Amino acid sequence: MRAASVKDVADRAGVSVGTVSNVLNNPDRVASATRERVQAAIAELGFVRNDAARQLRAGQSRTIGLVLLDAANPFYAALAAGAEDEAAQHNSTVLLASSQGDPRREERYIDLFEEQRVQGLLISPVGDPSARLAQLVGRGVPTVLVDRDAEAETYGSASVDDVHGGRLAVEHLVAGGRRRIAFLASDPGLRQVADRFAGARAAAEAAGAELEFVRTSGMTILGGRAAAADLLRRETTPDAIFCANDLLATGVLQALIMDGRYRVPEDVALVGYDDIEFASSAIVPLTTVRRPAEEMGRTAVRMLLGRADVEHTVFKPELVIRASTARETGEASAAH
Amino acid sequence: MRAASVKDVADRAGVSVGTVSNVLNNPDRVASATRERVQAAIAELGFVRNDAARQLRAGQSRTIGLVLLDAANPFYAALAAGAEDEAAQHNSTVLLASSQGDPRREERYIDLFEEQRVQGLLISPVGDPSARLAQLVGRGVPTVLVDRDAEAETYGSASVDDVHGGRLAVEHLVAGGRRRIAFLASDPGLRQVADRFAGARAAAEAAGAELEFVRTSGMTILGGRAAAADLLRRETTPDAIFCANDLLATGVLQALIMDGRYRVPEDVALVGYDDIEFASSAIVPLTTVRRPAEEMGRTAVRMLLGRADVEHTVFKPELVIRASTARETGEASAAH
DNA sequence: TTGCCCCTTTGAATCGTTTCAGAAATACGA
DNA sequence: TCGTATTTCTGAAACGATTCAAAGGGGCAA
Repeated sequence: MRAASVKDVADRAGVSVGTVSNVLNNPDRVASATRERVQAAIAELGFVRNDAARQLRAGQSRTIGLVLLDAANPFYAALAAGAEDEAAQHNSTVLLASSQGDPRREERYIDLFEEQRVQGLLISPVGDPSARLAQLVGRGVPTVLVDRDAEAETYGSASVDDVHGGRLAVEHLVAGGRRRIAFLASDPGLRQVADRFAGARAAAEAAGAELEFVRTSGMTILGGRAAAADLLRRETTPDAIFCANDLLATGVLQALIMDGRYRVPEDVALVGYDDIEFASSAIVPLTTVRRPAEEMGRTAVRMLLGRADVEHTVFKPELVIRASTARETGEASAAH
Repeated sequence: MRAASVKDVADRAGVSVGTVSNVLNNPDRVASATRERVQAAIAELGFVRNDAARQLRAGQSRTIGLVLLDAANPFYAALAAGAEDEAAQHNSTVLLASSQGDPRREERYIDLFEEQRVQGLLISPVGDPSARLAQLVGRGVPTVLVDRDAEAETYGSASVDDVHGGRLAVEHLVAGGRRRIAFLASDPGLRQVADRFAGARAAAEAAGAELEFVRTSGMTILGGRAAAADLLRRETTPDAIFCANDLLATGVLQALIMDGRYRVPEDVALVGYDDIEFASSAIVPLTTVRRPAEEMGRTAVRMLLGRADVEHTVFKPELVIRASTARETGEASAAH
């Protein structure tokens, strides 16, 4: 049995297709008696509007595409939740796609969304915004980069002042008397990493503290754990570790606890980045640089729909101080 | 400027629209010289196929809708990754939507996907499969429940034998000499929870061990931590805790460590469920009941596309033994 | 009764693709 | 050279919604 169409509904209700369409889209233009009759017919036939046909004629969809670097990362998950929420308020819907850091997959999803003529595209690109993306914008698809600032005028963007974030973290550490600081991240070439490190370096230099870039195998818990284990094998260990995200910091914390020789925060202070949900519930609650993930998602959607008047929104990160950098705590220590 | 259509491409290349369509869909039916001419025209005009029109005519899309309970839960994230992968191999694409446990949101997404005439729907429903879902199936939309077995013949399903999983966990605990076991979960009314508990109880009774259902506020780290803190305030504490998922177990572990009086696993053994990525990297690596998240996602997609000949696939969970239930370990203990 | 206005309803045209029956071109054997 | 297969190409019809100019009909004042 073929799915019911407006034509079927119209026949059943004894009206024309135009009227059915109006019941669907402009209910107040239809006399209430007619409207009810049509609605009854819709219910009886189990009519479901064919979105393809609607879109073909209307020329625009009510769907926003969101391509994420990694849907499993709590930060991006939160960002997506914010975007969905905001979109819902504007009667749009967000469809998620996870590129898993794979450029080909990213491209597949961009293609798909463009063919679907989405209202707009939100994307945290794998590498530098690709030619494919520029093309998209050239064809008039509203595009907003999230968690990435756009150099050019090409894209809108909703990002965070990561230089400031890096500075905040290290200023806090030196204010607590720390002098030998390790900065942990995977690839110094990544924009976000580079910015955070630049801010950190500025603060360290201003205070005359040491700052060393320590490379990890990935921005994950395991990466943090492995890098920290290496660090602890040295003769002189840092008295503070600043991680480029909370997953890394979680791994470092685990390595410190397993090692057992150093207390957090007494012997080593630890700062993360993002303030993901798990940061506050770590064994030693993590001091971290908070980025407003949900708000970033919301804003990006608002920009896309043209309700925000700025082309680039840059959020100020803020320092959230917790036990992992406290100066005098017996309780919050992880080892004895 | 209007986006280029097949008509435009056809004019430019000096062929008919039918030929352009063939270049797009049946390239081998077109002479190579012609094909190249058309492809050149496509590139010059920046033609992008309008998916709405294609779908309208073809009647089917190449998109699979996946509605998840909580995209932020690593288990579901992994399941989604598996589904995406499998779909890609069949030239389909998965679009994710997160219901966040909200039935209205779930319904919105079901509506959207039905209007989009998706190839099929994968869903981990919020409550019991709703009337809305039955309707969907009645209209011929292939639907597969994930992480939920389907009683009726209505839906396909890819699930796990949770009774068996519960039994495995408790059998392991009693074999290790544990006698007072607490089972932690949020809502005993949830199917998954009920099954796991039933299996646990069977094993406990067979061994003559005590088993108590302890209710948590939610299936999260915080929920586990709070419930464990309560438990530790009692006079007699359990010598083993079995959690309905790894997030709960992580929370319990944290509470035990902060409390400091009990060692894991010497004084209290701990078992989780799911084997999420973080389980092996917890402070005390977690013994847990592994569910093949990725494989479940893959299988669900395969069933949807009719490549699997079974209507219901039930996976056997397996026990992964790690330090949190070891019998003789000095090293892996969390407190000293 | 007539004329005018406003509220409803109508239905053909339209969006951009795919499909498919048949035309055109080409190849090939006799 | 002719007839027949085979390959390639054509273009109108169809998919199912929305749109919009125009028609229908009721109410009301003159």
